[in-house]
Amino acid sequence: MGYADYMGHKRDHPRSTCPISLALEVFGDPWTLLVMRDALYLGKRRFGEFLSSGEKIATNILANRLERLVRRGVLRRKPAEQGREGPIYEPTEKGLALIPVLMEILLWSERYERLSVPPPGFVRRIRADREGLIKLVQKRVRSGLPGLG
Amino acid sequence: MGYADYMGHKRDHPRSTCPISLALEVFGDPWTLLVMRDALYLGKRRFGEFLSSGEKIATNILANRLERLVRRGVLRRKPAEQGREGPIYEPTEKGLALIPVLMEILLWSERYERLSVPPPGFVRRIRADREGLIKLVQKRVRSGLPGLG
DNA sequence: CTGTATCCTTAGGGATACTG
DNA sequence: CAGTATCCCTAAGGATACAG
Repeated sequence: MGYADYMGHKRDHPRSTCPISLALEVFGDPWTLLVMRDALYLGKRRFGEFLSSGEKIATNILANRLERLVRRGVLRRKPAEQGREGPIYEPTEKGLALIPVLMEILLWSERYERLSVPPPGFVRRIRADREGLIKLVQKRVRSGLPGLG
Repeated sequence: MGYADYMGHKRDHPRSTCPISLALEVFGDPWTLLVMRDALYLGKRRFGEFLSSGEKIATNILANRLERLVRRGVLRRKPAEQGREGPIYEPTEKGLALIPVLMEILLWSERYERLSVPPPGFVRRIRADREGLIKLVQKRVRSGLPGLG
């Protein structure tokens, strides 16, 4: 431990009840969404897999982020079983629901940030998800962008 | 100054060329997207307006984020003219393109984070944007989610 | 292989005072 | 009003060693 529940320093309660602010207290840091990228788009599930990403996250940071994501209900930790190597981390429904967020970030970055070169397997995986994503977006459009009622 | 160009510590170059990672080096912190929320959804333009948000950002942090957002082409700074009070910060096209990102974050948070209560004027402004947003999303769906070709 | 633990450094950040 | 400048402190993070 040693980390606060919320991300801004010196607080143990949310800064405000604004939904954007609340979301940032879950993933408003340089690492959390990279872990979710690995989980959602690269199919990673195990500690060592997350650790091996190109951005070279440190073990203590990774452990902290995994623990927080589990505590916040974004990932679910399944303990090791006999015959299997170790525990795995897999997205919950709340975690899967971050796919559209990552998608919009991806589109923004591809369009406006030079240097953008997705990691191996990334674009392929996203293409595979495309149909599901389009359906999800269409459904959201049909229902008039829920959540704003 | 005193802040590095990129957000993870001790680096002056991107961690990787992954679009998600690159985007996080622009807004992968607890404050930047709040500034953009204020600019895009609450119509704030001036230093004092950003300063007065419910989350109580400090002046040095705000100055740093505004400077970085300008440097990264997300905001544009227009100097004070005679007759007007002071400089204003307004979104560039790149900045406006963050609206869908914030929208997805909002939908995720409203759905999965308890406590979610948007600040005054927020929902109203988003409702006003709804038509434009739906059009934008529909267009994106029609063209098959560009950026992944 | 999956983490803890530890050491160390620094950037991030809160508070406040101050300046053009 | 729009920031700088300072002080001070802590959490975040990098590196490495080590334990079950």
